[in-house]
Amino acid sequence: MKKRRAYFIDASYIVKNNLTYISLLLKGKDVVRLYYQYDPYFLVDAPKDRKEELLAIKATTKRGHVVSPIRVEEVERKVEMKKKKMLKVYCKEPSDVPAIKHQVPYPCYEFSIPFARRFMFDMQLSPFYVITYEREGKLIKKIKSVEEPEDPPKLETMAFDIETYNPMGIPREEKDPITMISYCGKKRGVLTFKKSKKKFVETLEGEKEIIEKFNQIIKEENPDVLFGYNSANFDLPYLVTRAKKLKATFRLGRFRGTMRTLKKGLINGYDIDGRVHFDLYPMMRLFGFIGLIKAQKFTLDSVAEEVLGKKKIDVKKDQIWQLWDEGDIDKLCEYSMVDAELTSELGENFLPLEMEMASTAKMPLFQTTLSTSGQLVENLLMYHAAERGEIIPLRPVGEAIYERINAPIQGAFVKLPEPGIYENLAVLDFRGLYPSIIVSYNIDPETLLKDEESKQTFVSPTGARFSKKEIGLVPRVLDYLIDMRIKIKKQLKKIDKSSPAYVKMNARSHALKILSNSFYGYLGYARSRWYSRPCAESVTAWGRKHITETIEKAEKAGFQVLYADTDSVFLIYKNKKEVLEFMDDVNATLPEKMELELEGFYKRGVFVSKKGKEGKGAKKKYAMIGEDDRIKIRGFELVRRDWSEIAKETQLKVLEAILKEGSKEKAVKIVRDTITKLQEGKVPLKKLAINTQLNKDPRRYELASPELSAANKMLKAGMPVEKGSIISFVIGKKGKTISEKAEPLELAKDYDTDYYINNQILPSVMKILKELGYDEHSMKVGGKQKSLDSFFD
DNA sequence: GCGAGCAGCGTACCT
DNA sequence: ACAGGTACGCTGCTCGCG
Repeated sequence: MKKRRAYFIDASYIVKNNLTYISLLLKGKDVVRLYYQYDPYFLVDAPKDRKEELLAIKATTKRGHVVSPIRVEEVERKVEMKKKKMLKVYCKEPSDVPAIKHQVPYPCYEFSIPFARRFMFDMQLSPFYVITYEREGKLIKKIKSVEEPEDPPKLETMAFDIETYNPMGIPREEKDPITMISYCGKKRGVLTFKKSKKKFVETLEGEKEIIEKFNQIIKEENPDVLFGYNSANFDLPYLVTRAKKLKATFRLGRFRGTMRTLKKGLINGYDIDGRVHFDLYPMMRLFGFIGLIKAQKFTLDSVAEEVLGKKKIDVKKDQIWQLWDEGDIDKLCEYSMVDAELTSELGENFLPLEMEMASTAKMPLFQTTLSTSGQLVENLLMYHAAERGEIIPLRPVGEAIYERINAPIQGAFVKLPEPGIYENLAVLDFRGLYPSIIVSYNIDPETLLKDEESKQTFVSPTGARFSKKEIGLVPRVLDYLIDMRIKIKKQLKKIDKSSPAYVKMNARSHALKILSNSFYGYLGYARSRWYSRPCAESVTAWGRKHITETIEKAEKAGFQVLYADTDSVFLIYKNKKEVLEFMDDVNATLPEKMELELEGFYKRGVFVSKKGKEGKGAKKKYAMIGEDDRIKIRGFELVRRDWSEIAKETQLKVLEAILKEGSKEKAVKIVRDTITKLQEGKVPLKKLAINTQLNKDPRRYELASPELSAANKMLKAGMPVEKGSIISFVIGKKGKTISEKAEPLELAKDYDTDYYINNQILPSVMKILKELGYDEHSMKVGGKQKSLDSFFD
């Protein structure tokens, strides 16, 4: 039989003729789907003389079938670092596993691992690895080897987007047709059924024809990856419904044509057989959540602007159907084309990172695009637990989760800064503090000593003891990730920044960083399989110990320590050499894997008072200017999306005037000019919009708030608002309370000048100007109405 | 009845 | 639906005053 080689892309399973097959998506010269017979199983903690009893179990599955195990074997696994014999119970189908497990009167393990993932763990198979196999027809007879390739496969991509006719605001699947489909891959174009002069437009007979043509283009171009933006929730279901109604052929899948929705945690996915459907939207939300990207909103427009620096063509939602009716088809086509192009560019931008995330976390690409960082860490730990022959811990259920949530773990130390303007600052920080602590002190639920005596231990500041004898799973995996990243960063320095190799390696380094930084959170995550309160507490306790000791040492060495947060210290220095010497001194006392690094020297920095607490510094809020004149700003209103652009812009200009030029006169003039503009009504509403996310269903709030009031006005006007929506609102003239005055940006007609002066501009700039000697008192002259005139008198 | 003061809710940030 | 620490706007209540 001929040996063949191909890249592994994804795995799922099917049941046929009473047997379970792993279905592998492989990319060699062609892309193929092949099958490999593999039986599902779970583990039972029972002695081997229970085999017959287990084999005799009869269980009823969800679909009403009566099923039994097909065989039981004795296997060895490690529990708490000790070997243990267990029984491995094989079943005919993955869906038999939960049913049979339910009838087993002994402790069970590994019964809720997705079966395709189970197979990958057992084979130590990772996405984009090269798999060598022998096949007969579509059946893999034998898997010869599984190896990491030099380079990942080149994946062909295509992005798409649809436009719909929407005279009622939100398009109605049953009534409103798809007017355009745009695509952008090797070829790009727009399919529609009205005439356009644009060269990239193809005009067809009608809606049915454009859907079928799109289907045909996918077949011909045959992309591996299909990018969309919110395509799992909107474009694909819409296309499917319209196709059904029009009896159009629409089967984007590669082999069986199938497409299906799936839910992974809270995220909706849309699976396309044989391809990787990559919806950028949920990924952008996740990246926003972990702070990887910053965007005012998570619309394609806003994210494209933030990430690519490019904007969509300016067409409002309610203009789309008008352009279509009025016949400005060229503009609409252009708009649609740009949507697909931006989606494509965004996709190409994030695909290397996502591929590296997938291969680092050992999770298929499609699943990775729908995973939280916690799920990635969990997957990686399960993969390595399987490698080490360790039992995968159970997932917590029911009350246990809430007990964990209700007992939070003490976190980091933050030093109270003295407000003021400072010169010559040095910032030092611990590189990957928590990961390096976990590795240095071998922090793992299994190395944590319960009662037994041992001299070879690390004792945490909480009193918890961790064995030095064997390296635990968590520190072992983490150490591997950190080491790998160090090696890659060394190589990166040698490569040309514009080369494809650089992009790939940089993505890998980034993926390793994201994953390493998620381990501590995962240890303290209530739904984690590896949750350990003593471990998580020890990590933060060691963190606090190291940072407070560093502060004390710095003070002893004669530095003024201005501020510290978690893993960083801000020193005021007289000469740089002393800073570097101090750093070396600290490093000499640290464990090998820990390191204090120089983050940078800063010429000048501003720390402000906490609101209403004169003299008490605000934590997590500062601005500094580096020696390269780059300004670093943290925590100020100007980095928050729930402040208006006009206030943020003014605050930035004030900070620049102070940090760059040291000119308070200029700062004051900036504020004066802005206020004049506001009073003259010259500021466009867009600059006055405040963005706030609704983290609950709009009906579930008990208290009134401006964003909720604006959201309700949107609902009334037929605009979509749901849990997670980011509301843009302007404070208008109509109404008494601020909530009543809040109008959705789309509907706003005017603005409340006093609100923007007193509640947006003045508070955001005053806290900075105060550090320059302008005090609250001089502002309040003239009673409660703070006016700038009195302030500048 | 009214304004000041404050707790609590809610959001978004920092590391 | 990875963690905790923190700032702060707004609402809606209580309380003192008259």
